[in-house]
Amino acid sequence: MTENITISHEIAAVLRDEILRQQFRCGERFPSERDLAVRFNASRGAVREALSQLELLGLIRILPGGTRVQAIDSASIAVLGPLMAMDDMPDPVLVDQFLQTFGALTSLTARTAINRADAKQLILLEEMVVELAQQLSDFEAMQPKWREFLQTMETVADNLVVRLIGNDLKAQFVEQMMKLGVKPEVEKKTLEQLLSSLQQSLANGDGDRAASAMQTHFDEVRLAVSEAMNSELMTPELTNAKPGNSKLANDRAEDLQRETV
Amino acid sequence: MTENITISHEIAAVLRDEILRQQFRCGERFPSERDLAVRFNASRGAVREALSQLELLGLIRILPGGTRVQAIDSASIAVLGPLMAMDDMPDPVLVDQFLQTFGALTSLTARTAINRADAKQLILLEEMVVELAQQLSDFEAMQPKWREFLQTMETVADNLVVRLIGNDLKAQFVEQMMKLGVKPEVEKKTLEQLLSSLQQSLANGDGDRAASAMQTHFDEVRLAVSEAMNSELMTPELTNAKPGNSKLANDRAEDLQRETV
DNA sequence: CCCTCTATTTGGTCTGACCAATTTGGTCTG
DNA sequence: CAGACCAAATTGGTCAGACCAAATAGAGGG
Repeated sequence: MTENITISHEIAAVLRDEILRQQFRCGERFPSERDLAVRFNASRGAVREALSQLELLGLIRILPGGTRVQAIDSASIAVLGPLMAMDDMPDPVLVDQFLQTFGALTSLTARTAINRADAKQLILLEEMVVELAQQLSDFEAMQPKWREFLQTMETVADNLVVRLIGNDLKAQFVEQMMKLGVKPEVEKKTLEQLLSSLQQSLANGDGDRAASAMQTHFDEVRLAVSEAMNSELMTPELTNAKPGNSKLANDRAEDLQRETV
Repeated sequence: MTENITISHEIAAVLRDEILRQQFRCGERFPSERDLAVRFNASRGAVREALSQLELLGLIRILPGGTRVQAIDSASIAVLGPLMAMDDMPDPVLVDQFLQTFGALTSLTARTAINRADAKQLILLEEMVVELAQQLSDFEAMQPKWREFLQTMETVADNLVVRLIGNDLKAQFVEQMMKLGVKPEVEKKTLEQLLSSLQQSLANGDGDRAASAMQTHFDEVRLAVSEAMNSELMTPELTNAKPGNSKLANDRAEDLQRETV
């Protein structure tokens, strides 16, 4: 949010989406800067800024003689958000993959956090878990606490790599899901299990156990989200319910990725 | 590689490093485009392209009235490579975090791959493991096979999110480590264990087991790399053996990240 | 049909200019 | 002296037009 709407950003967004929609074949020539400038009724400078961004996203490759389109597989994570936000209903496959990944990283965070935490931090975390357990029934109220807990764990684990990945992932995904109002219904029993496991892990300083509990929990969430998306999502416009797009994750086995020019 | 050396890229690289080296405090004003143009003896256009990239990296925030520096924590993963490549010896802490993360993702990949693989793919994977086991003693020769194996698993697992993250991570890290010639000495016994676990997992279609084996293995690798870096790395220039820089991952708890302007 | 050599295209960069929004600094007022 | 206020300087956003070097495409010759 607070996005600074700029011509170059707009151009970048449009072109990005076109590429993500596979309107260009990988390796194909991209329109020249001058052409794009005409098309968008903008100056070449603006276009160049846009292309500069697309290049950083790994979507195109700018080189003298002509710009070329790259395979989506070789793009940066930053394209995930747009990829999911493109259609009004994000690809369920992608969402699931997302949750899997997020789960794995959260699991790692939990493990590291518990293994690294000092006595004080352990107590703090434990308190948070207890607090969470008390609000088990109130999903809405629990949400922020849960996030806070995750964030605290992140801080304790203090893994910059995970945090950076988390930034991109969260920024692009969580927001998207929120906007769609997807509320996965996780069974209370499952949550109870998670919290109790966490509590014990914290008590024993058993990071591995916490990791595995977190893992299990995320698998449940994945299931719940999947169901929520399948049912609840027969919302207003289901006009363009393209079943495809999932193929984004499939085809295009190997490409001319490392063609040294 | 095959990088298209451009003024704007150079400028971006220089400024990026300066920001990563904390030469600007978070939130602080960034030099104006015109000033930068003078400093780099370049045109404003070139500078703008550079800034455009830095913005996408999440390092700065361009808005009318002035550009401001952002907290590293809120940057994109793409800064990890530069962050590690800055000093001639990458921060061991960062390397470890990197391996942890990579391990978690690889672990996930293994799990998914085995759970999703069809009969044919299972056989293929198993063959690869067997082949690997036969070359246990030849580290050099094994390396490419190992990579191939991982890549095949990635393909089978078919998780776009992981793949994209992997792109960034590999591109920025593996290369860096290679260049440094860090060769972790993992005990053969450990490798044997991993391979045998993998083999059985493949036979039983037990993804969880494979995941856990992979996890264990990466923990070993982390240890080995850590040792390798501590000893072997008393190479030529140890002039600037700044023990700091690790602090990058520590300080700066919370910042003015969500200041809505 | 292949190779070679131009003419064109394309990216890379610069200069200089104008607008609108923000910042800044000083002035005026209570 | 504090605070509101206004104007000038600064800063980003964008455009137009121009030149260079490298790469491409196409015509022509072998």
